[in-house]
Amino acid sequence: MIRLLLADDQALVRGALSALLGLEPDLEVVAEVGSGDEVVAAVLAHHPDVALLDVEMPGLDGIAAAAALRQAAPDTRVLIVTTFGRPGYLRRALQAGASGFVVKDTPAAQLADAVRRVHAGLRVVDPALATDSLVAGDSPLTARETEVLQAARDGSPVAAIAARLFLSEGTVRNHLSAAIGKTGATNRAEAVITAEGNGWL
Amino acid sequence: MIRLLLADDQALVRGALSALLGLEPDLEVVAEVGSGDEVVAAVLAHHPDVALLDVEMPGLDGIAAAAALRQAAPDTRVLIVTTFGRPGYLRRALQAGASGFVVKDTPAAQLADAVRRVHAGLRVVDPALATDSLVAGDSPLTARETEVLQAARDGSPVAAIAARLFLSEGTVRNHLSAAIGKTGATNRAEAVITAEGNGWL
DNA sequence: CCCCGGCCATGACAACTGTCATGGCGCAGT
DNA sequence: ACTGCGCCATGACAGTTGTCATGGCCGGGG
Repeated sequence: MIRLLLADDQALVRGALSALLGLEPDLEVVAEVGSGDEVVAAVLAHHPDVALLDVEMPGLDGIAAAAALRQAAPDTRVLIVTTFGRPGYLRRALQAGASGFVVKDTPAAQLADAVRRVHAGLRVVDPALATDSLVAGDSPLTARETEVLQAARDGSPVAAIAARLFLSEGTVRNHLSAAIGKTGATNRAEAVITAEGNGWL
Repeated sequence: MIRLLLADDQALVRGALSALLGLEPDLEVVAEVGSGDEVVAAVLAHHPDVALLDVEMPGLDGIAAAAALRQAAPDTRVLIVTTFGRPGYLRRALQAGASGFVVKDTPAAQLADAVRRVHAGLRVVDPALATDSLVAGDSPLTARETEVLQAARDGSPVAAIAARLFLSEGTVRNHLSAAIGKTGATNRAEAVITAEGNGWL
């Protein structure tokens, strides 16, 4: 019997995945949580063999939760299940100690298998996504550039970003300019979009 | 036996929902499709009683598919199941003839009930979302303004938008300015974000 | 009929944005 | 010690954006 924990902020999806996996005779969902913050506590309480974590969650995201689990419960293996197959997500997930990475448009029949493989100590990675991750490469953005781009996501003008980050407006413009150049964009908005698409934010 | 059709582009979610609903003794999933374009054909082929449609799908979105179903198979009731509880989505879904509207963070246990209610001819609408929809009101944007804002989503400069829409740059700026004013934004990017959040695009 | 509102356009102005050159500070690697 | 690089800052310039006034064209409602 493989014991599972599910973490996904969408209750309906969480419940549905639970139903799906519950159909398998050798799988058993022992805990469900709706935010990344609850993951560690739930794992310590229920000792699942495998934790299925969504990336997009309130509080700690799935990748951060995976990293926290590596510390708190190294025996629990992590399978990331996410909507977006962004190259940067995969890379960061693996660095955080995840054993598998599955996108939500893989066929439902394959999920149970992925869980079993992860439980058996194997790595599970969508091959198409892995190659994407290779070609896209690691984020070229420095820490500050990333931070400034994040602050620019909501369309704030330079002045607001500068105030929020306690920087001068000129510095913000420089970082943005660098980010625009590195992302191949011509534009702040474009830079945000491509950085997000690559999982760099 | 209530016969169901599921439409969701994420195969894993689709399969999981199928498993969840399949647990109910009085429900039966008779068809699953992964895009809005396939909905009408699948409904005509399998005659489900209720169609569960996701809004975000390639091809026809769930709302457009609901409208198409009203024409092609008026006996099949539509329950929209979506990630985003955007006021405009709800309004447009109801106008398109949907009988119910459920957000993906409602508890899994309630979905089957929602299906039964819809099948019984009742309307199912999240009350919190309904009030949101009332306060947010209908889109204040004119057709052109909407179109221009859509074209601005990817961060294109005015010149590119003008070229794509065969308008003069000045006109595009005027429409954008109007949209910015109506959305309460100070900014093109902000205007895009709030318009999207309200389901106006 | 006349007026209002949506739509298109032009032109002008102020504000914001993106780029570049330049310089200082600190930290790592050679 | 020197070099390279990230980070912060300033100032200047050209290009883009947002606003406003103005005007023409059309269709619907009073």
